[in-house]
Amino acid sequence: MTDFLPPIQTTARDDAVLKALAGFVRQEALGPGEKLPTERILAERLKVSRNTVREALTRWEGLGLVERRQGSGTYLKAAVSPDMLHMPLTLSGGNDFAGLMRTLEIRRALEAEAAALCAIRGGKAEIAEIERKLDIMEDAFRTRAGMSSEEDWEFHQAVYRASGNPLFEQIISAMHELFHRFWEHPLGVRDFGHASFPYHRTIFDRIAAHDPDGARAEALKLIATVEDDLKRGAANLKLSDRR
Amino acid sequence: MTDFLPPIQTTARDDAVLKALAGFVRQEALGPGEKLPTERILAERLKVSRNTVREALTRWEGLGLVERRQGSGTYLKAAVSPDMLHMPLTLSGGNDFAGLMRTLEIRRALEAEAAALCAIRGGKAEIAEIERKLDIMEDAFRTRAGMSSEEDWEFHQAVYRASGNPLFEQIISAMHELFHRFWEHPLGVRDFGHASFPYHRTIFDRIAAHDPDGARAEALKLIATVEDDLKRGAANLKLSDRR
DNA sequence: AGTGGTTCAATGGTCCAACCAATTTCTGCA
DNA sequence: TGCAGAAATTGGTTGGACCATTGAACCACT
Repeated sequence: MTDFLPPIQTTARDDAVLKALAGFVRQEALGPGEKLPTERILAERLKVSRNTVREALTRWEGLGLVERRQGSGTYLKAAVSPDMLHMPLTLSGGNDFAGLMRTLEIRRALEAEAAALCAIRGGKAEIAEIERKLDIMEDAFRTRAGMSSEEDWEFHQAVYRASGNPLFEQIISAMHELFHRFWEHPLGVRDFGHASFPYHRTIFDRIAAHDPDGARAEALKLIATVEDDLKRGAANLKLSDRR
Repeated sequence: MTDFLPPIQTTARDDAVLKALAGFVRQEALGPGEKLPTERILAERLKVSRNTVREALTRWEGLGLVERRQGSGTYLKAAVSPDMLHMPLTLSGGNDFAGLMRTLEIRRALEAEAAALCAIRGGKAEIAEIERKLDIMEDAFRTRAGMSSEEDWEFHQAVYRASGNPLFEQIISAMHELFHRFWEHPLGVRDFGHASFPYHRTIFDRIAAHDPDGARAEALKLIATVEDDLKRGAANLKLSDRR
């Protein structure tokens, strides 16, 4: 039975508002950080109520596309285009060990693939940029005795960018934020990330040699060390805090 | 219905509303498909305006946690718990060929990892479920001469579920939607997906044998055939439609 | 019993007109 | 000129109203 009858669509005010707004952003070539019209103006221009405008903007805010600052205005936080795919991921119980391990499984898959693609497609400029970040990171690691998480992250981002596929950076960035929320609840492992340090250079070497399989293997080793650190942290946590 | 729902305190109203609602859902042990209190009741119990309740629910709706049906009510679409983490991803630009190829690169990484994890962790029940979906799909393929995309998709979903990590299903589902948007613009390849057919059973065989590396390898072969189909479709498209 | 139409209450969707709170901008005094 | 305070701007919240859709109850007719 293939009687295909899609549901009819009668009203979709706020969706229409978002569509119009996306068109406006495109028209005015607005980029991240720029301010978009006030709610009152939008309501008047689009001939809808300010409430409707608010519902639409609330959706964009929930998607992280926009930031509202009371008394100031509403600002773009990311590039928006009329053809966007929204992918709201929900991780239940994300504050626990199992949740972190699940994100790490995703990251393992993506990190390895990104490194391999990078080895295949990385041009001279991209590889030079990665090496620059690597040098910065190694320097920070030495001078600050291991606390180089920010520089570490920048190195990885450079790899994702050089993969030629922006989706890698987008997805892994979201997971990175997740990790940071966890760090606020610091788990007793003081030297977290130490073990992963040497693999950054080995990954870079394989990328620079345009060796996809080697890059993938080194990336997997790096993730494995992070998993070990996480397991150690979980063991510590079990003995102390329970919130 | 016990009158749980204590009044709200101050500042960050809608966030507080969501927190209270999440607590309420847990208290009442509500699951997907169940109806939650009407906006007017929530507004009264939480001592906030109905508009504030609406903004909060709009956020949940945008995250796919809840579905609102005018004239009927608001219903849960997924399990919610007070400690949830959300990672809204917006992937820009996916309507063109290059965009599709980018999503396929992500899918290649995830599909392979999911198959491998499934081979490691899949229990008897999960594997039996996968086999059931596989039989249905093969049957549909034979009787309908290749048009088995729906059953095909259900097979893959069963694999993601058996991986023990719900993130695989969430991420790849979003990409699957993207593909469907593209199929609406059908590209001239009539036998799209034919080439991938045999690999479904080989993937299953490796999973059932608890052979992670074999499962990963077969999954990669499957994705490779899809990439080929897509390239052929792009070549066709270049000669005809340009939208 | 069942079919179709009508009524009616419940519910989400939209609108309006205020007011509050945070921020920015302007103004006038020292 | 410098800066503190007033005024305007802007998002956040409120309360009340009405519209559109839904679903259940009811009713008439076959």
